Amino acid sequence: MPVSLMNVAEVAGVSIATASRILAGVDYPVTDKTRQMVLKAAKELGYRPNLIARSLRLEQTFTIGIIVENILSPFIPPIIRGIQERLKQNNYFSITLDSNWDPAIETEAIEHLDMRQIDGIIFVESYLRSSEEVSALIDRPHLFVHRLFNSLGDNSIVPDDRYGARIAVKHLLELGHQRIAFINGPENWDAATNRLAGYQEELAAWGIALDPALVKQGDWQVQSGYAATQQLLAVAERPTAVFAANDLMALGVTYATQEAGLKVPEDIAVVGYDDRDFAGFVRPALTTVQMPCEKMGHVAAESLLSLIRGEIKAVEPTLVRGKLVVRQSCGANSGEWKFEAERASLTRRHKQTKPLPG
Amino acid sequence: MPVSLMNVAEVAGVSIATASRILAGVDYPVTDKTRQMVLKAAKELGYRPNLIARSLRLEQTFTIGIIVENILSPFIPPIIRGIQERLKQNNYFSITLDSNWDPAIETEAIEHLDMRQIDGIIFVESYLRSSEEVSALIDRPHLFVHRLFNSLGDNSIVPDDRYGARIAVKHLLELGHQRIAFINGPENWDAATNRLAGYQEELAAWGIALDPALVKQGDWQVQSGYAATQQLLAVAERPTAVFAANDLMALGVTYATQEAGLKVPEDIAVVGYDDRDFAGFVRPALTTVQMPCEKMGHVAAESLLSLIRGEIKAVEPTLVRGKLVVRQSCGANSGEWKFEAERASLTRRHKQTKPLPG
DNA sequence: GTGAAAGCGCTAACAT
DNA sequence: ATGTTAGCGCTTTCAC
Repeated sequence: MPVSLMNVAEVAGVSIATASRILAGVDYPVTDKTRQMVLKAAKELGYRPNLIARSLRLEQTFTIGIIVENILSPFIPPIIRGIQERLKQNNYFSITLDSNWDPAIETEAIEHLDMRQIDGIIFVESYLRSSEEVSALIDRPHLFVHRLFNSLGDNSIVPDDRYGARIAVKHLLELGHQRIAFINGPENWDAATNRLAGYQEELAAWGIALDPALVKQGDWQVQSGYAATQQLLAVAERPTAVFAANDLMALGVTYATQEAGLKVPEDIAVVGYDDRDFAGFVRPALTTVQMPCEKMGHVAAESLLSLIRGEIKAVEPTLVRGKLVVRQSCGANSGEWKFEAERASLTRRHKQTKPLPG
Repeated sequence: MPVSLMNVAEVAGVSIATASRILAGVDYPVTDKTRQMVLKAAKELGYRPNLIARSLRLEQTFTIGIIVENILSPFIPPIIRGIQERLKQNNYFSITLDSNWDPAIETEAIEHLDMRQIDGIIFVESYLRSSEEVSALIDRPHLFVHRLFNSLGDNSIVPDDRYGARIAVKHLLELGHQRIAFINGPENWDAATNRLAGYQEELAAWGIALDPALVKQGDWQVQSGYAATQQLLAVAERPTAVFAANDLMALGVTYATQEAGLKVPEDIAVVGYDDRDFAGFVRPALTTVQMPCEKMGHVAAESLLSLIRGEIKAVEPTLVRGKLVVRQSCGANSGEWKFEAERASLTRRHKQTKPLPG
């Protein structure tokens, strides 16, 4: 029933070798007449090459594996998309497996991908103990995209959190704020360490002494930003701005501020981190630093392809920067605010209209 | 370099056939001694079967394709996860392609998956014109998960939006509301049609006449819920509750209400639809109807597997129900409110601690 | 109970 | 310029 190369060759009246040479798109001298016949036969028969057979023969699948920490994490889909965009440009494909933050599942995923003969792997946060442990499990090109535990090792792509924190703080300083509080994530996370460093550096660059009373630690969740802010508002000389190490805690800052009868951004300016999807449609809309997910995906895919092609031996540690997205909560925008439309929304695509389903 | 079945057979001192029979897990009479030798050899050599070769031979890949409308759409990852959970239980895997709402890309995706010899396809919203058009492109088992254009055809899994709207309205009625407004999505979307029907049915069931002045149409975005609410607040006998056909518009309802100097839920109760991730951490936290993404994924995967195994000829149209999630905006909960932690957050997994990266 | 060998569909080295 | 054929790694029929 399925059409094979042999069928095409028969119909075209040539050998399967000739048919293959023409249809596989390899540059090989063929008469124009033969080419036409083969192409015609293939088209008529609706020939679709069997990629499984091709892969077995070529010992190359043009497919990479992506192991993600958890597909429900909001950062994962844009990273996947970034990866796939670049893969597509290079006629590569991906198969995504979910480790669910579990090293045992991650190990199984690696083994499965290896059995599938994938050409390489991108880990979007690995929960194995070290890159050596990973190398022991898989003898194919691979690299890491680290968002939270982003110590800058070899073969790793990480966000430039230090830079991100600096531009956030810089923005507040430029708006005239002098007492800028910082609510960080748990200290053993690299992302928290780096964001704190950026905060400190930027203050120092402006000659502003760091007031330890203005630095609090949360757990990345709304509630912790809320609680930290209640403490900050009780500080003798109250901060006029709060930089939260993620958008969730920034929401908490807003709620605590409002509950205290103060206004955001008039009394307290707020800047978050991540640029989560809701940042554009909460009120006040959140000024925040982008987590450059798609960009990291681009870099990861390009680097892995270079690795696969043998153009490079290892990927140099790469820092990827996100921009500051200025909305309402920092006070830089005044006047009426139009809420943003959802990023990935069909209603934004005016070209497309879904016809009646059949 | 890579270990093949031949290597294992050699080391074990048996034929390839015997090694295969033992390692492929087929039930076949073998001496226990031989079995041990083969198993030992495989383990020592670190044998990993080549799934490409196996697939070619078996003409089955134990892999299905998932074509999603857009991986950045917030509903897609949980559907994928639901699908993958069930696949995993059956030793099946998936490869996900993104059509980006484009029928041309979707067609390419189908062709690619066919060439990969996948065993079936799940379409998570198809943008091709009809299921006949899809059938003409692919001769393998397939079915559809429709969220928005969810007319209930054969081989389709859709959310029960009529039911969802009914339980939302019922909840408000039980709280004593009589004038319940409804802000719907654009009328040509099946989801909007069904939610409107549910709204009407539930009101009718309670003997409450439908007041056309209380039914508005938005475009699913925050801004439209905001604008619609401004109109609703100007209605002579103002509604005491608003049911918005999605969470985004429900946010808009809240903003317009607050801007008019009224409070949610005290003056206006609000219920949304979808249970988006932010529903638990906006303030007031949104009472809303779940879009049963994971459940739809489960049903889709199970159904496709039945189709593949030939246990059924076609999937009966299936409606999947979501529950009402009661939070703050409807007024049913009073007192202090703890913000929810993010659903997919590593910080919630206390068992897991990431050791120092290597 | 075990082995030899065919063959899945394809590409490429080697003829011609 | 085209054809013949080996072989990628595996499963399974058929023989013993």
